[in-house]
Amino acid sequence: MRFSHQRELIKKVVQSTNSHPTADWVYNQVKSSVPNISLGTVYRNLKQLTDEGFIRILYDGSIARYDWNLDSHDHLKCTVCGNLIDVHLSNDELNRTVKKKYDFEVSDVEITFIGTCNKHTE
Amino acid sequence: MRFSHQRELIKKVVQSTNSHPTADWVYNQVKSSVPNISLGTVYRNLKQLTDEGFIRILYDGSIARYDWNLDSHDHLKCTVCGNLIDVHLSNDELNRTVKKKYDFEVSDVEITFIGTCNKHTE
DNA sequence: ACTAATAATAGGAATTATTACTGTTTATTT
DNA sequence: AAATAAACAGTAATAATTCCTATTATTAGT
Repeated sequence: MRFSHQRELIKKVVQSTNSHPTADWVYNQVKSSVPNISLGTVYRNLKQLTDEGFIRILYDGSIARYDWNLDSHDHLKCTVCGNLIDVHLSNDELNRTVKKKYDFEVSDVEITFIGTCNKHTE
Repeated sequence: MRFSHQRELIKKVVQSTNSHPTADWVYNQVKSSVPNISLGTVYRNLKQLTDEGFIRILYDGSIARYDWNLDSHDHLKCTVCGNLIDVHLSNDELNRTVKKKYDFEVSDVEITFIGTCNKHTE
C-alpha cells in the first residue's frame, strides 16, 4: 500500500473520535482540510484501512460505522440518545460455551446491548 | 390492521424457513403465488409484521433479514458458508454485569458469533 | 535528479436496498 | 349495497455504497 495524503488524514479523523463515525461524517471532516476530496476516496480508504487492520468496521442497523479501537470490545446502544458506547466485557466463558455446545470455531464476537444509558434515568 | 391476502402469505413465507430471509428473497417466493405483487408491498408488510411483533428484523452486515423466531436467541455466522445459525444462550449474567458495571438498562442483546461452523472442520 | 510504471485520485455514473408517492382495488362497516 | 379507508401495484425517489475513467502523485530503478 503506497503512501497517500488522503488516507493518512482519513485514518487520523477516525482515530480522533469515539463516536464511531460513518463514512459521510469522515468525508465532511476531511473536506475541511482537502476540500475537493471525493466520497469514493473516503470509502475506498476506509475499506483499505479496515482490510489492513488499522481500523474496524461495525454495523449500526444497516449503516456502516468505523472504530479505531481494535481491542476486542462490545457496545451499548442507547435508544434515547442513539449513542454507541464502548465497553469491555470478558466473553471467554461465552465463547467456550459456543465452541463446546455447537462445535463452532469462534473468531470474533459482536455484542450490542440495546437499552437506556444512565443519562436518562432519574 | 386489516386482513390482507398478501400479508398472510408474506408471514407464512418468513415462518417457513430458518434461513433468515431478506426482503428480496421473500418477494421472489411470494411472487410464485401472487405474480404481480409489488416489492413495496413486501417491504411494507415486513415492517408491519415486525412492528406488530409477528416477526423480527435482524441485520447481517448492512442488509436486513427477517426471523420468525421471537424467542431471545443469538446467532452464529459462518464465514465459510455464510449461514446464520440460531442458538440459545443464557445472557442473564452478561446483562446483570452491564447493568451493574455501566448503569445501563438492557432491553435487548444482539450477539453474533463469527467463525467457522462444524461443516468445515475435519 | 529523471523517468517509467502504476497506485491512488476526483468526479461522476451506476448499483443496491429501501422508502415514498399516486391513482386504483379491496376489506370492513354501516 | 354504498361509503370509508386500509392496502395495493406500479413507479419514482432516496441513501449508502461501489464502480468507472481520465488524470495526478508516489515510488523504484536508472
